[in-house]
Amino acid sequence: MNTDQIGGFLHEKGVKPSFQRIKVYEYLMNNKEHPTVENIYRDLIKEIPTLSKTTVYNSLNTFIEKGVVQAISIDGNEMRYDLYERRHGHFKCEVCGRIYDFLPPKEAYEELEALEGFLITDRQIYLKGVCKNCR
Amino acid sequence: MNTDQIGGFLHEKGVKPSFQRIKVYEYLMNNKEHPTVENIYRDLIKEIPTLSKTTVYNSLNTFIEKGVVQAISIDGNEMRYDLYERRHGHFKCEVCGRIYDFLPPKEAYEELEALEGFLITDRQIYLKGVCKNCR
DNA sequence: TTCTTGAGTTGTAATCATTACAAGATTGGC
DNA sequence: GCCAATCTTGTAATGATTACAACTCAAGAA
Repeated sequence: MNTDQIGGFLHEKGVKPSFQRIKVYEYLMNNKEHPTVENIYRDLIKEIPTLSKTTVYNSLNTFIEKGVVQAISIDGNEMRYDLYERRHGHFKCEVCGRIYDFLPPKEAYEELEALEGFLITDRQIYLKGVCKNCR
Repeated sequence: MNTDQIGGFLHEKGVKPSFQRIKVYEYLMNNKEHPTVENIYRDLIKEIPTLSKTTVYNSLNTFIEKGVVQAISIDGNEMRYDLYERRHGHFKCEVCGRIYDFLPPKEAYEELEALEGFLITDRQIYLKGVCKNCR
């Protein structure tokens, strides 16, 4: 997706595609390592010297509201962000700190659909442990 | 469980059962609504006027290390705490803010056991939405 | 019993992510 | 081109959590 396509996509999703928002979204597209606000800010400010960290927060919160981005609160520290994709879980390695995506088996998610009388809008599956590289 | 029994249990788990720790653990036994540190502190200080909030943090972190308590980071705000029980998920109502326990179907968890080459030490399933009462 | 030592507790100060707020900039519709 | 609504920006405030150092306590040795 190029800039225009991202703009179109955001527009479709009900997000006014400002320059900053497009850049933040693009950043998430190109950086799948679950960046923090700090990560996003430090990198984007090279391109957009006037960027404010508040704008990064605002953009991300707008995205989350409109369902195009998901927030990952796998530990109690900073939030991490990821493009929204249905049905994918996160694994955090307690040694290197890296967060991996994984695709939980279909059954795991389907079983979570049914919760008597509750309306479910978001599902997160978090695993912690030690990753392949760190063992 | 009475005080002595809690003490014995903690000792078994490798936690030296101080007076404060026993009280914090007992609090979690009696308050299953996923209290915050603030909740615990505000209530326990009535019984233990010298209690420090740092002690609550210290106790909880010790418990977590020894695997007798789990931390719930379902949103980006404060941590919430719960006695450790294998295989139970948490649902947060976005309207009333309450956090419910639920028992995910056995399959959901069993499927999560297998993650090629990774050592898994903790699993959390978080759902969000609107609860029965708030719909 | 008294001493000693290590662990636990306490209070304050620091840290750090996030939000609040108000002023300035920008954009889209008329 | 103009206006109102919306975005962006920077700073200040908030609030959860940790760092740290002094103090207390419990248990074992002499």
